[in-house]
Amino acid sequence: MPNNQFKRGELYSFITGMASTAVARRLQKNFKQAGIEITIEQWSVLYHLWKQDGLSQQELCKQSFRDKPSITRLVDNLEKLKLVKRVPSKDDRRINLVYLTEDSKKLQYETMDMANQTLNEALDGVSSSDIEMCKAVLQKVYDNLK
Amino acid sequence: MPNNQFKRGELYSFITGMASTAVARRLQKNFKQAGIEITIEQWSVLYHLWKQDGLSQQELCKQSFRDKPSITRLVDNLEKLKLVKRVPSKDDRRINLVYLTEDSKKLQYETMDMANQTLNEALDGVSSSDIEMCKAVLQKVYDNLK
DNA sequence: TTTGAATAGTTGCATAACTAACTATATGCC
DNA sequence: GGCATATAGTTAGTTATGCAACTATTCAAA
Repeated sequence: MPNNQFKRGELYSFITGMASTAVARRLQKNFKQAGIEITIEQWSVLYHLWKQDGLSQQELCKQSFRDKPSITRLVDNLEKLKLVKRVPSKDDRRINLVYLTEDSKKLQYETMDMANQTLNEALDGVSSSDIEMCKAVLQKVYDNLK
Repeated sequence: MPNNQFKRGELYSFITGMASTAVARRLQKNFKQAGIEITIEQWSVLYHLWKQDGLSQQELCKQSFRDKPSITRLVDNLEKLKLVKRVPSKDDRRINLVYLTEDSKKLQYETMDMANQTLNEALDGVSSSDIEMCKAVLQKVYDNLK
């Protein structure tokens, strides 16, 4: 039995990612209390656009670890909310470039503050070296299954 | 700035739990390849029943970190698949006790093997002390937000 | 003993996920 | 040029999640 064998009783919470789910739920709740009517999933798409505006849907798939239909619908819903705009690429007509609107640019600082605050709350009492180690393990897990 | 402040570029993957999502997806794929037609979420409910049969829906909520409507519907679907059976409690008529069927008892060893194998694959190259530390961090995060 | 609060579970509505199958455009080889 | 293949994105169907509102049963205090 390899020394990294998981004990059965610990399987479930690892698989469901209860911790990250809890963070996402809390952040969602904080958004709602502040009157910000977007979902965490929509926010996570905006997050990548704040880093770099005008990404293609395909690039959003990669960066947000989602498949194409998921991004199609998230962008659909963000477009309905007038938070992004699809612009067909001139170089390649298959490609939609997704751009922020003025409304969504305004959302950035308020929601990023809230997200940082929520994460700090979540990580209260956890040392930064433990956080680093934890992130490294999660990345390794992700890479192992790629 | 507290020493456990998250850097912005790392927010997203933590919040979405990409690692645990990847494990769940892989296990789902393995089930499918083996001709086992249940979802990971359904499996996770069975998992708790294998540990202790005859739990109430409320107890399933707590153990699987889900809310009541989610458990109601998972049990609905498991019942359609004839993998569990609701039995009203004699002591308290509000309570449904959820019992495994012969079919789902048979699923246990095959799927647990698959789950352990998938986790070992996911954790390849990660030391057991790192796994312990990682689990401790995730538990702490969960508790911080409770 | 009755009334009000708490608990167990269900239902409806909106959003999101995965798979598979589809359209449209681009690329590359003959 | 023309056809096969790859790539970008959409659509359809099923399942799952979160929230809010609901019913039914139990419990506890006036």
